[in-house]
Amino acid sequence: MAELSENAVPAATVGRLPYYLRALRDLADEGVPLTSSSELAERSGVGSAQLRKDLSFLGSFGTRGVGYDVQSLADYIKAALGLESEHRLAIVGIGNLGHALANYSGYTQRGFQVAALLDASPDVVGTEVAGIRVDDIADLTQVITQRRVSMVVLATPGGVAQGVAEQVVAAGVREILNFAPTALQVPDDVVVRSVDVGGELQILAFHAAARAAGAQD
Amino acid sequence: MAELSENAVPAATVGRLPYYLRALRDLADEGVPLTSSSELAERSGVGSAQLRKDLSFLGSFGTRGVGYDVQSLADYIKAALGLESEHRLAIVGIGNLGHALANYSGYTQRGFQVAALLDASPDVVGTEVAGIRVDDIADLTQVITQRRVSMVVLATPGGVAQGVAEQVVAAGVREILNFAPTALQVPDDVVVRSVDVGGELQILAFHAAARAAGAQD
DNA sequence: ACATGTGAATCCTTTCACAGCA
DNA sequence: TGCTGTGAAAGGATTCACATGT
Repeated sequence: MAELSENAVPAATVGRLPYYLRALRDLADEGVPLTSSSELAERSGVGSAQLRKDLSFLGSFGTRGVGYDVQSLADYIKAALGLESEHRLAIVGIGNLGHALANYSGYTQRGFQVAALLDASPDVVGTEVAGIRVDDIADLTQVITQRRVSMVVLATPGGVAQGVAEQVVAAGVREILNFAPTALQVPDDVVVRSVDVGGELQILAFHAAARAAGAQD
Repeated sequence: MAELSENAVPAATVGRLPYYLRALRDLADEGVPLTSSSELAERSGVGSAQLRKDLSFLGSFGTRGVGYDVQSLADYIKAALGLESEHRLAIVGIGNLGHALANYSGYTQRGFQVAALLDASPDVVGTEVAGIRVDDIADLTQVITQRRVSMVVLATPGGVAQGVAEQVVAAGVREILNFAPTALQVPDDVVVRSVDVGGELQILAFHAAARAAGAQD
């Protein structure tokens, strides 16, 4: 691994870039050509100093006294996120959630392409979901290789998630989005992002309880 | 505000408590009565020092030289998260994702109860999803009040999310789980957690691009 | 005059390392 | 001996405040 100037972007900043991109897209849709750190920050739900600091890690895109060009800033952020090249993904586990994710329309317009759907159940394999045939998970390695899948969305039951993840990694995938309620054990060079609906609700419950305890006083 | 011993729990710690709880449930299912900070940390995907530090904000539950009792630690964490009392939630927006969330089985076993489903489309209102009748979003305030809903899951299209959030807040809800790709503007005392699938994929794309840039060197 | 870009200060989080106790 | 619980140190992230450039 070589040290790169681009690699100096902090993780917390990377996590916010999608918000900025979304806000910029909205502004573009509204026909706004120019924006400011405070307007963009407001729409992204962060502070303006934070936004400027975040952008400073990518470079210097604004004009002092004026602001940012909406379109060109969006292009810079897209480039920083690696959204120039197409990313081909497979969804594994076509249950309720897998269905919903397959039908999610936000992929293609943003450089993501659903290249494969995989499931273990004979009832589902062979059917079409969102215009794509569901393949048997037994053929996982082959499908991933042949269709040049580089990212996998895991929507399987928790019990089998670790095993599937191992196959997926063995097939060469290095980016996984995990919806299963399991802490996946993967090699260091594999990036896993987990979305846990149950966990999010529990965090909200904590705040509800804290509020109740405070109000009692 | 009175005794803040509970309120001193850092946000980062709260965010990890659900992982610990999940790992403890797994251990209990396997019939393991006793565990250690390193075993529990391993299963939760964190470091053992971090786990011990996190638990120290809640109290002191282990036995030095021995470890933690699986069942009683789980009970303590549940209590800290406010999972003793039932939380009644409404899902707003019964599209692909709303369907999937309504059918998600992880709620009831964890103290959450789906008390209402709401949608705007005449095609959906009146149908049954997951055994619950879908009500008209026009009746939102009434439904929330009558069914004592305290949390809302927003699964609407982005365009209407802000408007719905405002109604939901006006109806007295203070905890929102937002799946719409929008930064909701809400009063300070309302807690919003956002899940953004598109954003997660973009973060993965960033790592893929960083890897590609590094390998080239 | 005005908004960006950025060092410096502050705050929060993680990690370390060991004292304390079964 | 072995593992917890916790001060202290280290490392990140956020916020401040202003110099900088248009």
